[in-house]
Amino acid sequence: METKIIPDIIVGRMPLYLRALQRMIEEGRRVTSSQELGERLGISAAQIRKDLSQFGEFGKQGTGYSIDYLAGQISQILKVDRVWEIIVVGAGDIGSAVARYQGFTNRGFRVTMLFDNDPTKIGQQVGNFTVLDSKDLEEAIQKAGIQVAMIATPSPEAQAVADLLVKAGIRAILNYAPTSLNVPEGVQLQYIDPVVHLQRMTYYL
Amino acid sequence: METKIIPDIIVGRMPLYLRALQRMIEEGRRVTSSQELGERLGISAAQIRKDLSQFGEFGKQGTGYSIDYLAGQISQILKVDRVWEIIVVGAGDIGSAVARYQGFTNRGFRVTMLFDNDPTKIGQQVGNFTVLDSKDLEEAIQKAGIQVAMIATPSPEAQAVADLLVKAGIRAILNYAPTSLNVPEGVQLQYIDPVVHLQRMTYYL
DNA sequence: TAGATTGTTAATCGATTAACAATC
DNA sequence: TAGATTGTTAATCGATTAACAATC
Repeated sequence: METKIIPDIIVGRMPLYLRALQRMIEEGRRVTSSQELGERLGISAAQIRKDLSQFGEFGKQGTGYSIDYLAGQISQILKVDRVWEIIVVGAGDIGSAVARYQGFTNRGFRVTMLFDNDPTKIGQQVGNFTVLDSKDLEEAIQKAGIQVAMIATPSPEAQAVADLLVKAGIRAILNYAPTSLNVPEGVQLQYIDPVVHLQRMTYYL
Repeated sequence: METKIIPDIIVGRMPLYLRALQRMIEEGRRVTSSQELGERLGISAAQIRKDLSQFGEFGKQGTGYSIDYLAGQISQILKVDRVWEIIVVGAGDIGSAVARYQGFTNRGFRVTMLFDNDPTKIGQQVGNFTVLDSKDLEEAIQKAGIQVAMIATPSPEAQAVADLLVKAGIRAILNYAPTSLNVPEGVQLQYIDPVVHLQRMTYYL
């Protein structure tokens, strides 16, 4: 029953707060302040307090935030207090690396299947995965009730794959293909294209 | 001699415009409009015109933009009308995938060296690269005059690697380790962390 | 010419920051 | 209590949108 609408730009910062807090937990820390978090992240303390206050009152005047507690609260807010199963489409270099990536553990995600449409790849072993045939994508998604997918195909195929994923019931797509996609309202879409980041930096060199 | 300061948020959209234009070139298109670009990218036409007008007048009333010409202009603006050599630090799954990635070609970048500090990896072949010893990082960067680097090490090592890179003269870092880094003023820093994108989406599920 | 689309201005909208009372 | 830090309000700042004259 989402009543208050939180600006997307704030939602987008919450994972950064969570990541910093989890780092602090690893370091054995117990409490932090908006100021310290801000320094680590390069964000103003006022903004962090304002962002967090959108979701509740998590701190104590005079002492700051319990790291464990705040991390737990943000995990709930972002719905990563559970494990989302992900499928990966495209078993090339990127798809294979993503499928093997250890960094999803404990952050709310687990890759469960890896697909490709290349007959020479289907059946091959990639880490713990046997590459599955893309033609079985829809059935597999529906059978397992998967909601999150990553696209790691060549650009020209990405839109068709996205269409298929949406049709199969996928509700969130992370696209590694360097191309813009169109998905229906209500389907979440995010992009990872290293060149976009690199070009943004070379402007300043 | 940069005189007018362009908001960073606008600089950040320019690579997206360039990517869409290069896609149109592949499709054999010759001209486009702010409206068409906007539809592809999910950005308003007014914003695209406003963004582009920060850098010059690239269009023609009544007809729109020559795709070739505009792509060329944006390439110059972003300084990707040349090829930047990149080094990759960390030859695990991500670093290896990034080093082999074909998508840098024609977009202004080329990976030239791949480093690791793990003796079992040093000397191994990864695609066209022989994994080099991280202890030679500084010398190699300076000798080749490299300015752009990617970090693909485990999180705990990332800050130390960043410090070393900066010391060696690197001016732009793309960090794949899921941790915030601190670099001196004037050194460009961007992040890629798939989990941040995924968590931003699960909020809405 | 008529239609289309730019570049730009002014208006609107939204995000960030500064400041401080509340309170641990 | 004194010091520290939150959550929140009001002020500032910046980004987006709407509208349109200019002009191809």
